[in-house]
Amino acid sequence: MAKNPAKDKKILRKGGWSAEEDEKLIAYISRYGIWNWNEIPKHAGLSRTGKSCRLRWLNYLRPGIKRGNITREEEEIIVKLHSILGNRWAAIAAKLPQRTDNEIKNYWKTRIQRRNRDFCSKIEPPAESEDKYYAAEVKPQKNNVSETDSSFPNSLSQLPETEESPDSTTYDHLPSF
DNA sequence: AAGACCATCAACCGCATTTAA
DNA sequence: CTTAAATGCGGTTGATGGTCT
Repeated sequence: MAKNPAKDKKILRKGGWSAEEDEKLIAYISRYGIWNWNEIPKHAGLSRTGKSCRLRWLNYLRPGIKRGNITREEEEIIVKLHSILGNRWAAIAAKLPQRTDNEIKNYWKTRIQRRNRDFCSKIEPPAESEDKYYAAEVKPQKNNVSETDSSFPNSLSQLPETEESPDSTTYDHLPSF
């Protein structure tokens, strides 16, 4: 033990992020970019793991991110991609550049999966009925948005062709890294 | 009105993969 | 080539707010 551990090792914070922490992380990344997640919190004055900072940035602070109010069109895309890709949330998120894998995963688990399960437990579904059920479904939520929207994409061919470039357009204000 | 229950979402954890030394 | 560190991913948990009884 060459070093004084109490001095060397700050207590790392866990749990929810404060506005002040958010500001620090945004300010640091805006100025210096992302170069090493493990080092960033030290230099940014944050008592967080690099992992925690990365997650916060990717899922919440990243510019151009859109949270909440997943549209029916987006939901349609998620359902279709999930049927193709399975639980590969990052791959699904790559097709919806403004959405994070975490959000899509949460959305799937809490809304879509539950709905499918409820449906299956109530009614014996005819083999191909899930799509019909899905299409006919109207979310029983208060903040229903555009329920009458009938402009679903009919196929994956209408998805944006953004295989691997989710955010390249949103970092304009940052240094290149 | 109040407590129980449920749904949602942010964040953590562990493991796998990739990269650098 | 090997090993360790860094990063990425998916599953899971815990806090919170809303709804139900």
